[in-house]
Amino acid sequence: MFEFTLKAQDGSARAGEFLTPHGVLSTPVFAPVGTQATVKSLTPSQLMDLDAQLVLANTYHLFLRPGDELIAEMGGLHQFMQWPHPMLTDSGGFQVFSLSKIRKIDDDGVSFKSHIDGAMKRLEPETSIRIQENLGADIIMAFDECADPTQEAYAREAMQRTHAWALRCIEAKTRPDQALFGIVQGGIFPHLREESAHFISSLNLPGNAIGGLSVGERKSEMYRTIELVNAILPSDKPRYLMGVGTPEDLIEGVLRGVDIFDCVLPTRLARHASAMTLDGRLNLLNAAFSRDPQPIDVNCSCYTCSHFSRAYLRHLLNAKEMLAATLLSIHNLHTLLQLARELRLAILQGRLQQYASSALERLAGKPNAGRV
RNA sequence: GGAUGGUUACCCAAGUGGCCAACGGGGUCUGACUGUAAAUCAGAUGGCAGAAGCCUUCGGAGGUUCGAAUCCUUCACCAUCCA
Repeated sequence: MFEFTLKAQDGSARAGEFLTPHGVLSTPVFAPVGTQATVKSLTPSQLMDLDAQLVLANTYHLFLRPGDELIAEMGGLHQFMQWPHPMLTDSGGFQVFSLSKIRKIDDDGVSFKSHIDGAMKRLEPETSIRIQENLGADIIMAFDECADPTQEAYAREAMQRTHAWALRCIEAKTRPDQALFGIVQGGIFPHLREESAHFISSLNLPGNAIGGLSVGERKSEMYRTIELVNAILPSDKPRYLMGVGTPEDLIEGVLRGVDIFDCVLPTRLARHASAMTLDGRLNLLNAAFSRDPQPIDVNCSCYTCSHFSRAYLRHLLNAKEMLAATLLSIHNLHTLLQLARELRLAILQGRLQQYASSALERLAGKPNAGRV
């Protein structure tokens, strides 16, 4: 169980296979995010049509509602949401960052004021593991503290707590059919990241993650940090870059040895009218598309692009029809899933540098390009 | 034919002498979004500049006033009621 096999390497990049109780992950892999036990606007069958391999769900949100015990009673997360393939649960560590206004941290854990009803809720390493065991994902995450990456004193403190909590997570874990991944923190500070990468590596967990990135730091700092951390993390274990999500970041991450990614970006952008392409983003609400008969991307083979015009999608968005979110989510996820597959193929065929540099060149200077 | 109420920017609508280029919605336009408090959020929306500023507006015309979307006269149109 949880065997990681490297099939090929190209520079620092790797193509691998990670065996889990619910199937094999072919890496590099991108995981759509389904925070509340659903990838917003999509059915599991639509996700399967997209060949999504891994879906992420969230400890904090499911703990609050409907409750991890209820999900356990209903047969676990896979059964509950009818996703038969591998799943990963985040520990709630990201909510320490994203809900920073309504929480209080101490060395033992974090107290949250529920964003749903205001009730005080407590998350500690042991609680997070207990909840994740009730949920039953294949990969579970250590409870960490995701901090503002640019303040050194705080980054150090958060890193130290993350390390202490990782040990407690290991201690608390009981289920053998779940792989616990540790999380490297340390902000944008090389010495902290090095220290953290060494510590997390020493725990000898079945996989390791890089957290605390793409939360406001510069791109160059993020790439440098990935590089530095991956030079230390063991190469025979999967490396998971948490919360990363643009096409260029996927490419840059893979080039630096990342195997697993997840991000809300494709599905969130979809609901906000943005289409992701390998030539930049399109805001489909722009008036310029009102009579545009073309698909989002003529080179895209997704269901949305093979059936619908930009004009139709713009109409759906404009009319606030639910189908807009679905069709754009299908397209955006397809873009990232397909990119991950192409990166894997390029690694297997030993032509990653060439593939990556031409793709990055296409994207250069237009991370959010409005028009194509 | 008479009475009353009404006519404000793309639409609805507030404003009843100076703080009004004019509240607030809607619509429209533009932007943002990276381990989801996000089908969300932000800005713009008379014209020209687009910092300051200048010009043209509140059904039409005329008037009162230092000053009018706001007061008066008149015309047009709309609504309701009475003949």
